[in-house]
Amino acid sequence: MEKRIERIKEALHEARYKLTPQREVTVRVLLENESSHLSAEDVFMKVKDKYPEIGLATVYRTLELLNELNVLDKVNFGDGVSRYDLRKEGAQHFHHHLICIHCGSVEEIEEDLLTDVEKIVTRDFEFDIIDHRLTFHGVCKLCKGKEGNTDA
Amino acid sequence: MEKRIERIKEALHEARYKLTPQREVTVRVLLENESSHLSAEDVFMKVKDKYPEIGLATVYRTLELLNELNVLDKVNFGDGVSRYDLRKEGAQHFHHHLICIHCGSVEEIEEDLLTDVEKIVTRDFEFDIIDHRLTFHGVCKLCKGKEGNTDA
DNA sequence: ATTACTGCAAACTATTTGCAGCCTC
DNA sequence: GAGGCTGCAAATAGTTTGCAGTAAT
Repeated sequence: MEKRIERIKEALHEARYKLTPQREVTVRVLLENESSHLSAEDVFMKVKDKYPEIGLATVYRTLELLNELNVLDKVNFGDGVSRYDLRKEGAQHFHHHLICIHCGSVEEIEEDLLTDVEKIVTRDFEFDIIDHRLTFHGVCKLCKGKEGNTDA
Repeated sequence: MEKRIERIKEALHEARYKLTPQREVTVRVLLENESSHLSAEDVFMKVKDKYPEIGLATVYRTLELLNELNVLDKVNFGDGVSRYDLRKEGAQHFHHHLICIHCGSVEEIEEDLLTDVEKIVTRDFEFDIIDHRLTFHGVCKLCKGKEGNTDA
């Protein structure tokens, strides 16, 4: 945990930014809720518990900053809200998501499944891939069990 | 063109909705601008040329309706705007997109590249896939040529 | 007449921005 | 004391909703 904060601090310094108390608290909340896909409002409320004076705008500004530094990714699952997802250490690619249309759960897939697909895209479309976003919509393991029936 | 309007009309009727003049004009605009990834505002302006009395809310309502009927998909490319993309006839899956970070162009890929990936996800995560969204971010063919240099 | 549908305006939500004050060097 | 950073409040942007009127059966 502390090690990751240090790394993020370095990333900020490299870009001439400071790790202010507000930013540190925000980063801690993100680390403590990794893979929760928090919205800005979610982050704001959790940050407020630890640092009540903070303003929502500061949280937005911090999230935007961390996004620019590639510390986190801004994701959009279709509801009108942006969610923020820390990049794993050393991850070059955005991880994938499985979204359950019944319970709304979001599962993460760390493995890079797209190596072959990217080769095809690079070759056939002459497109240099920098990053990707892959989301599957469907029914998760738990909901499949609960529902029993295969389909409506 | 007329054939596709007929099909959409049928889809509406099956769900007990009518193809009103406003809805028809909206659908025509979508058909004429297929693969343009129009926003609601874009659609609204183009519809207004043909049907000046229409209101923005009607366009939104029509787009939402067509989305529910799976006639079109609502896409989000990261800017705060929803864009609307007609499904190709008989397409079971959402098509993929290549977004150029230089010129902002969006290229579509119709081929389903994910068959193998989906098999893995279904097996390893016990997740029943209904649909997917795949977007690549990178540099398109044209911009690669223009820039000349391989990287910054 | 009933019911779906429309246009307008107001409401709402998420996010951004302007600005005065604050902190740190 | 200069500049980055913050908190607040106001502004903006995209989208949704309430409602009275319209259209079609």
